[in-house]
Amino acid sequence: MGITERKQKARLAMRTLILDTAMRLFLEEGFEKVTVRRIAGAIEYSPATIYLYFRDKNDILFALHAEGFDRFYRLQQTVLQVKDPWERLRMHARVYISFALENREYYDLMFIMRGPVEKLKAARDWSVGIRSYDFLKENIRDCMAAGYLPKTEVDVAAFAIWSFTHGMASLIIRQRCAMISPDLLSSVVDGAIDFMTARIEKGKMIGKGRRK
Amino acid sequence: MGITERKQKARLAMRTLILDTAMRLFLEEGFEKVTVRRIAGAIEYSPATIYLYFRDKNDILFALHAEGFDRFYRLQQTVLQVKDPWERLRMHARVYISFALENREYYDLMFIMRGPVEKLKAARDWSVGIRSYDFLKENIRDCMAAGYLPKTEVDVAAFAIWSFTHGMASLIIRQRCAMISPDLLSSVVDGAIDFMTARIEKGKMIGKGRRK
DNA sequence: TAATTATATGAACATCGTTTATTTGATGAG
DNA sequence: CTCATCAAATAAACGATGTTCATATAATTA
Repeated sequence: MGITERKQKARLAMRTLILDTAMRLFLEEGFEKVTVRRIAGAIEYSPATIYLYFRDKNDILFALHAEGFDRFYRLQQTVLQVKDPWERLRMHARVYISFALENREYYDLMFIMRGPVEKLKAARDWSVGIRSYDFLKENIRDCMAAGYLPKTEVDVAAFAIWSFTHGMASLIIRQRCAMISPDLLSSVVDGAIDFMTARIEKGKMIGKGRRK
Repeated sequence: MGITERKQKARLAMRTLILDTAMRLFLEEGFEKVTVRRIAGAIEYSPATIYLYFRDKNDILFALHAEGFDRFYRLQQTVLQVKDPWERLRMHARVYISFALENREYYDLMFIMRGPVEKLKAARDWSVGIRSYDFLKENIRDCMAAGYLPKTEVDVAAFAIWSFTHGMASLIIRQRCAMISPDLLSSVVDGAIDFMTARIEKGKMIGKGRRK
């Protein structure tokens, strides 16, 4: 059936056109510019048309949310270049923070905003997120195997480490760091990562010369 | 001047009436019920009246924000009962999390929401928040003095620890913990606190019997 | 060519935060 | 006591928002 196939293609093209436009508004003009009417205006369609392709606005936000996780995952994979598990975990934290700070709108959408997530029940909708989380857990397992971390429950350690990095990112993005002077902020963040990783590392006082 | 004094009192009474009502809507019916019109309706005034007492909606949110910090600070002080600095710091983390999870709307307002904070520049508007932060720093200093933590920069350590607890709280409140089964969540949180504090503690492998 | 179906839209609805012109009610002066 | 003055309260409106629905247009099928 060539005809229904073409229609499906057109339908999908329209969906991605809407998404790309929404994304562009998001990145270029920031948060509040993403309104159904503005998206429609940018592609020169009526606002009502949007609703032929997305159930509601959160449906659009969720699609961007998924796209964000995809970008995040790809960036995250670059830490695989680092062979030593411990250094890789440290790199992991730094990459996480820099993604968050250089893609604030995305990060907000993915990890902070209420909208995209609230009408979503199925676990499979989280698959892109869980993939990244599993990657972190794998890294932690490697650290445990190599003796950098004690062999505790991986889920607990992963949640703890994730919470730490997410905490920094979200405090900065949502501007709760007034007590830290802006020009010191990035060095405090680096310092915090160093502090945490140095503190977390297993049995560093014993010193069998494990580190290079 | 008895007359202007009475007027000032009436004015303040109206302000607190509005705030209390906004607060009640917040706590009883959750987030989205706090609208200027609904607040006005609840106290049986016109919406326009609200604007005689608050510049805009964020002005109201900010007042609640401040009230939240006050509650938070008072709860936080209870950790002073714990004499040992290290145990006090651990208690600090647990108290932080339980405040966040038992007062989600408040916590959201204080540490996550964009609204209350965005039109606020003056440092003194943060004073209630900074007071709590200073309290944490004091605790960390005590831990360093007692040898539980290395003597690094207090600001860095405080930011790191705060980020960790805030990270957990905000991930849970904004529902980003789909990968952790809900009935395990609280034990994972406890586990994460244990993991972090156990890992963070200075020189625990040397064991000079410092701990009781 | 006529009937059917998918696509697009204009206009409307309800709601939001906010502003302005107007009315109400209390206070002070003559 | 009456009238002018001033602050408090409001009704009505403005410009937004997300969303829906009846209608019109274009494409496909019979």
